[in-house]
Amino acid sequence: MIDQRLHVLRVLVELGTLTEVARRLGYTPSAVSHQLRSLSKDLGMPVVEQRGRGLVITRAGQLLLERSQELFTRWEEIRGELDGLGTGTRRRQLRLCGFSTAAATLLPPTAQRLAQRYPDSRVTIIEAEPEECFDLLLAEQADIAVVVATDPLPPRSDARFEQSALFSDRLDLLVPADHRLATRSAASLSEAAEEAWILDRPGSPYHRLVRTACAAAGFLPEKAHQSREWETGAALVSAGLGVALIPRLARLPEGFDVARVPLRGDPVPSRKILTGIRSGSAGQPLIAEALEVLAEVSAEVARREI
Amino acid sequence: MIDQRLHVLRVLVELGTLTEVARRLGYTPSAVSHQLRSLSKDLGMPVVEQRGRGLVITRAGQLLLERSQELFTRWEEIRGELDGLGTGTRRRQLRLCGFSTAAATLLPPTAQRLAQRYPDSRVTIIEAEPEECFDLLLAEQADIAVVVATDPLPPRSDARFEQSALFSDRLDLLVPADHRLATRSAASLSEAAEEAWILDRPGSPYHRLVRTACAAAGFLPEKAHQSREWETGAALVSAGLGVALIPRLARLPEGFDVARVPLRGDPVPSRKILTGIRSGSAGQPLIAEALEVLAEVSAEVARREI
DNA sequence: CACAATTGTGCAAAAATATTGCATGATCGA
DNA sequence: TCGATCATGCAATATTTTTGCACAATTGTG
Repeated sequence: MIDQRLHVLRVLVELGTLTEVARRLGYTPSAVSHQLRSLSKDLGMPVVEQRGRGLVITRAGQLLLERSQELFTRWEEIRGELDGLGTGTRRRQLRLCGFSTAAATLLPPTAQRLAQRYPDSRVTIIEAEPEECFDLLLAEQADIAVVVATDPLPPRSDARFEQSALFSDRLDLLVPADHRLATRSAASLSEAAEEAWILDRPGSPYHRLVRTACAAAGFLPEKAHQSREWETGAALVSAGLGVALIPRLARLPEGFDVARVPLRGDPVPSRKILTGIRSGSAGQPLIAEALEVLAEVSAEVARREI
Repeated sequence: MIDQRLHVLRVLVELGTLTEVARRLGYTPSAVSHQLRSLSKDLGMPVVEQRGRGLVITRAGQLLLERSQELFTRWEEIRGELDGLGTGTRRRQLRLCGFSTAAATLLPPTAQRLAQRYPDSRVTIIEAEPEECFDLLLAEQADIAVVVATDPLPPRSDARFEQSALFSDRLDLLVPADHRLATRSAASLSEAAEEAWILDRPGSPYHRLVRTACAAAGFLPEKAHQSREWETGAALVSAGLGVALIPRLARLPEGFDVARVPLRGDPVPSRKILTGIRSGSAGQPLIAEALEVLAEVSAEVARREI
């Protein structure tokens, strides 16, 4: 309902290059270029200008975007009120996106339950990197994002989104099956201070998360190996090459000689899972319902996994 | 920037019939019909329904319009901020509309002065009935309306418009040149209580205005004749058939044997002239400037005419 | 320092949308 | 009952948007 070209400009600022916008929005670069020009023409002032081989938003474009954020938000709200009216067909399509673990653990039961309650709704799951999740929200290719709080995300105050805590995913210590801590029903993170550690790649969000958790427990983990996937990490641990921290939500394949040891501490080492939506869209019945179901599912999963 | 179809719906509510909307907006009825249908389809619920041979807005449509009024307002404000930025071409077209007297007296000097200050601006004057003026604002075919307060206007609280008092147009008593009051420098309205009165047609805004003024002076005017145009009224008065009340702003052709007698009283009999703009548009430099110039011109005219 | 990769633009052609013209059905008022 | 008014539907048409290249500018790499 808000001019499509404003939306394009918004995504441009998010993604940086016109080509990327075209890719994401399913247009050709020419089309995006033309839209921006046409917007500039209508406003009587350029909204972007060429800088090097890229585009840079002008002061006017920035002002336009800042001010029109409210338009986007209000429209989502109106959309919700309209749907809430009950008359006619409410939105029936819902697209959930989340990082891999969420997409595997939280999202399928949510989709299933929603499909039961609203047989005519079509729930889609999109697996995407946490950063990309917000791009997807903005590009209106997803309606709800489930992400890990530690990632480089838009700040909570970003007016384009509403973020809220979903639940806290506790971290377990993953040790070889014959490790001295393997049979313990719980351990403190500091007990593993002297171990060789298997971490994610330096600079990655999970790497930072683990280092932060260790720092809180009073030590710096000695990095022995790097792994990106839980499975690789488990294999390394299984081979006796070190220990690792693994979120409880992450399921491991069978057949590794490893033990998960729950951690205690205050606060308990954990990663925070958030939901994100476009500002204003919380009023749309299907989205509101989905957020509730997500919370239910999260609570159940958390209970089951303890 | 706000969806064109929302605008069409808005004008439909104002004008009542689809055909009228088409006429006003310069479309064919088919096009308007199609737009409304397409809007309904996108929202998943009908915004209008057929009732008799006309269209009636649905509950959903009403809600939509109420809520989206803020979108229209905000957009006008943003538009103004953008223009105020100075970069690029600001709005250069300005359309003033007003009822006949205003269009003849106030608007031309305003247009002239604006054209001097902003040589690249194109100022257009549209003469229209006061009621129609607001339709023109809504249909974005005029930017500023100058109307008489007494007419059946949208209430001051109508969120679609911002109205503000421009000035007070004093009413003079028009009497034959040989009338006992003709040479008086001022008179009280009650002194004409026993005269035969020349009024506008019953039910017309000006008829009501005059009756109200007389009522405030403590009498009911005895209606002798009816005239719609000032010129006709002056001719009747000139012929000795009665007296009339005429706004000072209204210029009369030469050659009538009549005298204008200023009225005193508390309050002085007068009609209030208002300006109206679309909500939010006050921030647009050209509109703001035009409102100022209008006030200047009004003040000068008022001073000159006293 | 040349070269390959990447980025945005421009323009004619193609595709998608919006609009018209006219025929039709429904309703209202005389 | 008839004529006037109103909205709709559909095929034809006009308009707008999008694509498909070819091209120019910039970056950074080997």
